[in-house]
Amino acid sequence: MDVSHILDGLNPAQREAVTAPPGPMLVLAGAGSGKTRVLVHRMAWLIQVEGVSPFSLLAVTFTNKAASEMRHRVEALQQMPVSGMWVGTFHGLAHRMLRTHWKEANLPQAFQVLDSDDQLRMVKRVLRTLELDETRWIPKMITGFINARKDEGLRAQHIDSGGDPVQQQLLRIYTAYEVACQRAGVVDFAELLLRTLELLRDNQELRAHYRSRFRHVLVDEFQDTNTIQYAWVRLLAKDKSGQNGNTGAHLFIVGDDDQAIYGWRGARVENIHSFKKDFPDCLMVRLEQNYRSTSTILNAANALISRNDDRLGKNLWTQGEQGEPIQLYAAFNEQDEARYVIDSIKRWLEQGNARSDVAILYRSNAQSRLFEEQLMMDGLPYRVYGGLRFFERAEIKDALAYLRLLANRADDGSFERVINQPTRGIGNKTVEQLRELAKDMNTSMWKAAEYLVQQPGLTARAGNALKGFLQLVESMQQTVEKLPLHEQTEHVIQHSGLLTHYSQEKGEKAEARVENLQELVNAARGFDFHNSDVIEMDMLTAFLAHAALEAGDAQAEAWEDCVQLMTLHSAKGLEFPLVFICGVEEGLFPSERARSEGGRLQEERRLCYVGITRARQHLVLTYAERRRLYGKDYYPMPSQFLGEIPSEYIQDVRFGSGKQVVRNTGSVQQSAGNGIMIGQRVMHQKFGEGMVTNCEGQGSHARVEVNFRNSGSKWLVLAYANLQLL
DNA sequence: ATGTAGTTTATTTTT
DNA sequence: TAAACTACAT
Repeated sequence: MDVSHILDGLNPAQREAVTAPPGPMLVLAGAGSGKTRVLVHRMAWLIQVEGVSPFSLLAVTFTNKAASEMRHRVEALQQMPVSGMWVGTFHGLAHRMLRTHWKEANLPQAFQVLDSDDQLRMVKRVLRTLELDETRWIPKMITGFINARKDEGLRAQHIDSGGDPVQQQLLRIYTAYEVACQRAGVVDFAELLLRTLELLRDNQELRAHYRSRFRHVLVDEFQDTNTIQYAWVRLLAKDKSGQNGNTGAHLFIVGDDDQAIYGWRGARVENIHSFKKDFPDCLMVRLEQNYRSTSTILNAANALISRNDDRLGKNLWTQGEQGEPIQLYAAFNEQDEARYVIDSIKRWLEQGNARSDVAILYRSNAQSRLFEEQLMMDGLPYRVYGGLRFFERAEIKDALAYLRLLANRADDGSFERVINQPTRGIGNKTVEQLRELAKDMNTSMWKAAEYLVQQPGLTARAGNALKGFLQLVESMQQTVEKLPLHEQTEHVIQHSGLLTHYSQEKGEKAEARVENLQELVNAARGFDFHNSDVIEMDMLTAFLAHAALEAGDAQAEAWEDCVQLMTLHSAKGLEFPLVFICGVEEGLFPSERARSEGGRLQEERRLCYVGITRARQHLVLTYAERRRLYGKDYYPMPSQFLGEIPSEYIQDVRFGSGKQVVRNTGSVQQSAGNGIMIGQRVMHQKFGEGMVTNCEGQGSHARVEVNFRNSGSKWLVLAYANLQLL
C-alpha cells in the first residue's frame, strides 16, 4: 500500500508518532513542532493503513476551532468526508452522549445547556430562595466553588465539610443549586462532563458499548485536561489488567507541559505525569524540531523555560535561520511604550508587510487601551480579541431565552429573563410572588404563573399582564411549532416585542443590537445540524445547544488585514511573523498575584514561553519604567523573565539600535548590572562624589541608590545617570 | 423604569 | 484612574 501521502514531509519523530503500534502513546509536542499535523496524520494512518474504521475513532480537543480544523484536515488528507468519526471538544462530546442517553442520565429530553452567565443567574436565584446575603455569599465565588468541585468529580454529598460552617453553607448552596438545575432541566458546563462520567461509570452496558466502539482515542492539548476529563479518558482506555475484557481504546495523547497555562481554572499539568504512571508501557515521542521561529527566538525560549522544575524536558531546535536578536525596549511610561510599538509597526508595514502579521500581546486586557488609542491616531485598523461573543450578548440571550422557554417551560432561568423583557408591566413584586409560589408548590415558575392567574390574589393590572405573557408564549409556540428554525427565530424576536424594544432604544449600541437580532435569524438559517448519528434532538434544541457550547466569534465584521491585539493566553496556538510582548514588568508579568502566591511563578514563566514562541521572525519585548495603574504611579522593575533570557539574544534598543546590554542575572541585592556593586564609589556630574548604597533591577535600566557626600541619598536610573566609577 | 450619585474594584477564559 | 456596579430617588 502506498502510504507516502501520509508520511511524506514528516520528520523522523513525527513519523514515529504517526506510525506507532497500537498502545498508549504520549507525544510531547513543542510549540510549532507540527502537533496538529501529527494528530491528523495519525488518524489518516489508522484509517488507511491499520484499517481502523473511522467509526471507532474518537478525537478530543479543547476548543471548537481546534476540533473543526482537525476534522477538515483529516478529510482533506482522506480526500473525502469521514463519517462516523467523533471529533469534538470534551463538552461537545459529553453533550452528545447525554442527548443520546438522556433517559439513562436522568435528564429531560429537552434539557438545555447553561453558559457561565446563565449559571451565575441560577446561583443568584438559588441564593435568593435560600435567603442568603449576596454580599456574604458572593455569587461568583459560589459558581467558582461549584465548578471547581465538579471539575474534581465531586458532588455535594461526597464532600465532608469537616464541621466548618462556611463549608457547610457552601455545600448547602451546592445541593440547592443541583436540585434547581435538575428541576429546570438545565445542565452547566461542568455538569456535562460530570454527568457523562457518572453515566459511563455507573452504567455497565453503556460503558461496554463505548469501550468496544472506540478503539482509538486521541487527545489534543492534554496538559489542559482537568481531573474529570482525564478520568473520562481513562474510562474509555484499554487497561493492562484486562478486567474489561479486550475492550477499551488505545490512547494517543498529545500535549506540552511547558505550555500549561490554565492551571488557575482547574487544568492539571500533572495529568501528563500521571499518564506515564497510569500507562507504564506507554511510548513517548518528543517533537522538538520547530518549523516556526528563528533559532534566536527558540534559544531564548529554551533558556527561559529551563528554569522551571518538574518538566518532562524538551529542547526546541530549528534548521532555519538564526534571525535577528530579540529587541528590548525600555519605555519611559506606558504611553511611550505604545508609541514605540506602533511606530515600529508602521516601519514594518512600510516594508510591504501585512497588518495581520503583527500581534501585540499583553498580560491583561486593560493594557490594550493605550495601544488602541495609538493605533486609532495613526489610522491603523486593528482587532482586539476577547470581549463578549455573539451568543453571549444580552439581546441574543433574550431571544434565546424565549426560544428556550418554548422548548422547555420548566426553564425558570429563561422564564425570569424574559417575563418582563421587554417591559410589559410585570414588576418585581409579581415575579417575587411567582418565585415564592413555585417554591411552595415545588414546581416551575411557569406552572406557578398558570396557577396564579386563576387565583384572586393579583391586582387586575398585574394579573392581566401575567396572563398576557403566558398567552404570548403559548401562541408563539403554536404558530412556530411547524416552522423552519429561522422562521421560528424571526417570529419570536418579532412577536416577543424584543425587536421593537431594541429599535426604540437610542444610540449606536441599540442599532448594533437590532443588527445582532437580525443576524441571529441568519445564524439560524445557516445552522445545519446533520442528524447523522442516533441523537434524539430537534432543530431548535440543537441550535440552542450550539449557542451555549459554541458562543461564536466576538464580532461579525471582517477583520482581515488588522493588527492583532490579544492577551498572552489567547495567543496560544497562534503564530505571527512579528510579535510584541508588552508590559514585561514585575507585578504585571509576572502578575502581582503570581509573585505573591507561592508556586504560581512557573505558570507565568510558561505563559512567557508561550508568548515568545508565537514569534516567527521578529520578537520585541517592551516594558515601562513608570506605569500608571489604578490611579497611582508605579516604578516597576523589569520582569525577572528578561533576566532569564541570555543577553546574547537580546538587543537593547532604547537609544537606537546597536547597543548591547550587559545583563547581570546575579542577586539584585548586590549588583545592578554593568558591574556596579553596592559599595562602589561613583562620581556624578551634578551631585558630585558618592557611594552606591542600594540597587534594584537588572541591566542598563537598573536603579541604584547613591549616597552623595553633599546632596544626600538619591535613586538614579543607571542608563541616564551617567555615573563615573571611581 | 430610569437616571444619578456614590461605591467598589481592578489577571488570565473556554466550554 | 476609570469602569462597572449599587442604591436610591424620581
